[in-house]
Amino acid sequence: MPPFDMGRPLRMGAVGVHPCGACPVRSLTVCSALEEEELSRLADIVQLQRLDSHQTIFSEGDAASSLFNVTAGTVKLYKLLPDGRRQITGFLFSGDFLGLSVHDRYAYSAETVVTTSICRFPRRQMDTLLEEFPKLQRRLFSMASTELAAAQDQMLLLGRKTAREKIASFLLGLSRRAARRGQRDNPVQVPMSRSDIADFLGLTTETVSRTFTQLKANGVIRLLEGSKVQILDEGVLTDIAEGG
Amino acid sequence: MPPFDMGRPLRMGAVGVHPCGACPVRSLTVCSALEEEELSRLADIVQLQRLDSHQTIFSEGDAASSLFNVTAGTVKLYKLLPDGRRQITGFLFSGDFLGLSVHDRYAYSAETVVTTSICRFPRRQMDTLLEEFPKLQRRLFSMASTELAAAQDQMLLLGRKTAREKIASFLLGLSRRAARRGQRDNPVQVPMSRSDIADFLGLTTETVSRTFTQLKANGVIRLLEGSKVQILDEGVLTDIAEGG
DNA sequence: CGATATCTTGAGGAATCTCAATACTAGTGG
DNA sequence: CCACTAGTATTGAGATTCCTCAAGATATCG
Repeated sequence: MPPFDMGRPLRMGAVGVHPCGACPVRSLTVCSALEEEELSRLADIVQLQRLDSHQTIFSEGDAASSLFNVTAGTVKLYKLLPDGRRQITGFLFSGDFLGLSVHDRYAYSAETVVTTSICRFPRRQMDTLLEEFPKLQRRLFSMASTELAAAQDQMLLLGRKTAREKIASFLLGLSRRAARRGQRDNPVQVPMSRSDIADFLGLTTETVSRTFTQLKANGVIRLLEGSKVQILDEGVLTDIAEGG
Repeated sequence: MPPFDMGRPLRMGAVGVHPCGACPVRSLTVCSALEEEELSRLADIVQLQRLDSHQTIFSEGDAASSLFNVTAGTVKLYKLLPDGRRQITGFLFSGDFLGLSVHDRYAYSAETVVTTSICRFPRRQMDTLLEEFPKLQRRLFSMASTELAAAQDQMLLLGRKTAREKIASFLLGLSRRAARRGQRDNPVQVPMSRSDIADFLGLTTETVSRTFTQLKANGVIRLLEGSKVQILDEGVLTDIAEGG
């Protein structure tokens, strides 16, 4: 069954005013590269989609038929080992894109964490626009470079940081990204489960939980209602994250 | 004989052949995107360099003034924590490029592992060529995408694989990349130290050494002279790498 | 308000790390 | 050509972090 059964795609180009022009997260996305006029070309091929939480967007190995932009919500990307061990390679929020592929196959699976809105760009048509608008191509390249840098940070975290340092880095990362999106950075929303956090940081849920408790006991953070975390001492948290 | 005599760019007008035209690893590199004519434009800005082993190419935080292509040898990329803990984020061989940056700073350090030849492209001039040759831009993007996929594989390895699985994956990866370069894939050259391998796999040198010994005892590999490793049973090694 | 999933806490165990000693290798100078 | 040195690799023993298994607490959702 196709992964897109759950939402109803709206083709927006047909409607008078295209949605991209009014997109609240445009400046964060790949679309920020384009002017009003070019933007309408994107709008012609985009499909907006609203997905419930825990819905698969695509799976590792699927034919990479689309690129996506997250406009609201949270998405996780992950890879699996044959025995079920899972590594979450990234969490995506509004403004982030996904769907880059090698050899026309997705190299990872993508799933919503909470109710999420995405823009879907069919790959073939997107390729045409990329040729037509070098600015778009450069913007995509720039975002891929940023992602690559983030991946290298995450390798440092996975290979060399302790559980405590991992959790501290994770919380700071969430907080900083929220700030960049213009969202509240403290207390910071932590929409994903302990199990997702564990699979992102190379830990178990139990260790994640214990480490949160420990940081709480140390007066560095507070766990609030609605899966929010308040950072009580950002300096200390930063020191912890860096191994201080 | 090394592919090029190093020191300064060769003039191509005089002989009618520029160094890029004769580059033995061109098909592997970013340069494969270009035709003879365009290639000469690249050749105009390239500087060839030959470096001894354990030489720094650039350091994390340096102004990102150049892009590089490895044409021979081995390079390691790494990040450090303030207390000296190190994560090697990748090893590069002939054909691989390095030097992508975010905010005009290198996000990692680069150092030769053995005697190595590189092509250096000043960033400003490279940017001009990228605008002029969209093919080059696309090729760079494609290579960055491939690198991103490799980074995700490495995250899975770092976060979720055992020491044994890590070493098996590492050896298979080296072997496959050697094959892609048209080099001998079995026995495979392992030019980096145990300590480098450890910092790449998120282990200690002792654990790397013990795991090699263990795989040897199991009859899966043999350690040969000249830092080569013979894979005796690729099927078994693959199974181990995947957690089988 | 009860059912179910998620989260937290506890106790014991295992993989890997740390510290230490020994063996090997490659390069250097006699 | 060999002996010496310095670096690198291997092996060993004990420590430690994190994991596994298990139970209880809390939150979420119909």
